[in-house]
Amino acid sequence: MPVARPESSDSRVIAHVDMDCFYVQVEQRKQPSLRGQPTAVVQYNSWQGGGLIAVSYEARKFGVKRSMRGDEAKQVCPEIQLVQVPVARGKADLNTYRNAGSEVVSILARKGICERASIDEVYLDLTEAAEKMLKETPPEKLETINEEAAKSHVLGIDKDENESIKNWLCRNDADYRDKLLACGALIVAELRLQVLNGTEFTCSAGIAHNKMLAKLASGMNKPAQQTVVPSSSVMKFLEPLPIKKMKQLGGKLGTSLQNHLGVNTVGDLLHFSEEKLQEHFGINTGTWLWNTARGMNGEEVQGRLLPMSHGSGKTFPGPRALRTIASVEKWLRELCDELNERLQSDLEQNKRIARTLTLHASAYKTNDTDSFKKFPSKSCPLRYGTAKIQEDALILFQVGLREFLGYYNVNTPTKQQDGWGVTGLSISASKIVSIPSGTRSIMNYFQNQYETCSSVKQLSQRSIEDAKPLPPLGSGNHSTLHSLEPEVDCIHESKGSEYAIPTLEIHEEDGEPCTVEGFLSTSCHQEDGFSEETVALSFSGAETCSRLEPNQVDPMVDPADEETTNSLKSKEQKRKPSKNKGTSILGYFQSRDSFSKVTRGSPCKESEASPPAGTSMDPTGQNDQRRHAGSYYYNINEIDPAVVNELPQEIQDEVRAWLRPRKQANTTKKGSDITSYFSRAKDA
DNA sequence: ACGGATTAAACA
DNA sequence: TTGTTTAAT
Repeated sequence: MPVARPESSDSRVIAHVDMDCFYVQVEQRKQPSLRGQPTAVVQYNSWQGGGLIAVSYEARKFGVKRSMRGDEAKQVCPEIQLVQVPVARGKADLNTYRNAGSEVVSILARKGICERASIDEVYLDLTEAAEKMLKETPPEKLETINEEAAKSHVLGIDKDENESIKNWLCRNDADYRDKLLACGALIVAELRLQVLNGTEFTCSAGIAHNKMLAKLASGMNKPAQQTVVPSSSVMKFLEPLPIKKMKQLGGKLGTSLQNHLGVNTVGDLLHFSEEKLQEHFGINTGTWLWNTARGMNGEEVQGRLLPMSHGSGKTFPGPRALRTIASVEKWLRELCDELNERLQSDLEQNKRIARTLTLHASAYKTNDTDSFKKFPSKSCPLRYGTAKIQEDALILFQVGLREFLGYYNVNTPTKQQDGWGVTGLSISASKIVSIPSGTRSIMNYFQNQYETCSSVKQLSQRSIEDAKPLPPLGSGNHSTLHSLEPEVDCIHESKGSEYAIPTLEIHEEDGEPCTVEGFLSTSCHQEDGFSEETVALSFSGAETCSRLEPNQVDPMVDPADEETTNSLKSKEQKRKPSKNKGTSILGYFQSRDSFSKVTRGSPCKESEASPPAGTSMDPTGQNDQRRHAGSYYYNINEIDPAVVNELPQEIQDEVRAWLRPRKQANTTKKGSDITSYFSRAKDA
């Protein structure tokens, strides 16, 4: 898996920032009385007190560990405060943590290149900022050093020695690379303070010349501290380290290193030649291992502030396994509903759309020989709108199920459980692309809607042909059956051919409910006439959608109506911490406690409705996913202006800007982007 | 077949 | 490309 990258003889300044017991901190911010107490976040209180997923440092002193059950935790630490993960749609809902993570990212992204590595971790490439600082305001001429930076740990430097850290940071005769790291340390200290001020969260960080070392360092002194790894101390630092602690070696690869080569520490690994390692682990992994042992790692910090996929899943362990299609369908609906909500906000906030829908499941088979088969994952193009996602997800499941059970299951309609049970379900949306230029993406977007409808069907169609129809799998006759009907092919075979924008018509069904942008339904007229299919897009308002949906599944077992997706973003617009006094983390808390309640200063709109982390328009740091789009051409004159009104609001704006005569181009960045897109598309 | 829910990335 | 596998938090 690990792949060696050509590494630049490294003078980069890389930081890894890791939030301290993040979920706990999120809960403590929400409920400040928990601060300073042994606390853990737990999900699913039902069985043995639920499973811990985050543990405060106070609780760790008692030996409480992640992956303990709530009950165990109580035993070793009776005082422990257990906070439950929010539940929505019958499952854990991690959105509050995701959003909190975005708050952090949006602060950290202010300096350098920022990569959101997980919900609570970030990599930063601060090389440029460090170089600049070194040139303009080198630490050696600073008279005061950031207090927090002065508290850094520097590997190889004795912390107890007087002023030694300060001295190291400001050393005049230091190695150039060390000076850069020193600047990095100052910058990171500053950023960590900004994070604290902006979010009330503490974090720890590692500063080094590459990602691997930075990551190792960030974990060395927690919580709320930072650690620098000068090049000169890398070897001594790495040598005694158990390989299993290294990223990527925590699993099977690390184990096989131990078992086959007797390698237990990084130092042990040094004794093997690159060739030898390549023999054992392949060319790429071999080289990667060889480099890793020497503290070398060329991986770059990806400029990516937003996740590349969204998923929603749930496990149904043991006795809770799902044994009927009806129950699978019910849960699938919940999962799809959540996924839809997240796709929705990604569209609104970041102007991104996902193009692939994937279903994963795990299941067992009873009374069958090969009961250890894996449930295959299936995917298809993603169509927006809850109902469509639900419909497609169910089809994907059914396709997977019949493959799982083995075809030729011309099964006698014993429609109940024939010895299978589903122990896990998850759906995810991937291949997310941003909508930079309205136009082209919109075309893709609509096109997607057609392609999809036939292509999912093709998938299930194929499996039907291959495998003689299953009896109406599960519950009765609805969507599924419909979707299996022969359908007209609406795909324009298009590679490079000329395109006209599909006509959009509105079904002005009675007034749209609140947030709904309008329900718009697209009809696609094939030139040959015969095929016409209507595709409905809904950008919000799941309920509306289901009502209007032409071939909508009518809720069969539908108990799922209990909870109207209120989901009104509970904006408990929490206080924004006062501008703090102390220049250190400790100082922050000290000053903070004294007047914590008083200063409910200006509402910070940041967390309100504003885009979280990687704010849409500026994908500066982001991987440029823009130019991937296939080649479609279209004529601006064919766009009926009236149609624009029916597009989702955020797309409307872009289209308008795009449609407008380009006289005053280049006013805004956005405008120029779009126009340039247009002209490019036009000449093409 | 209890460490759940997510994410990412490399490989076949 | 899709689907599978590994790994991490």
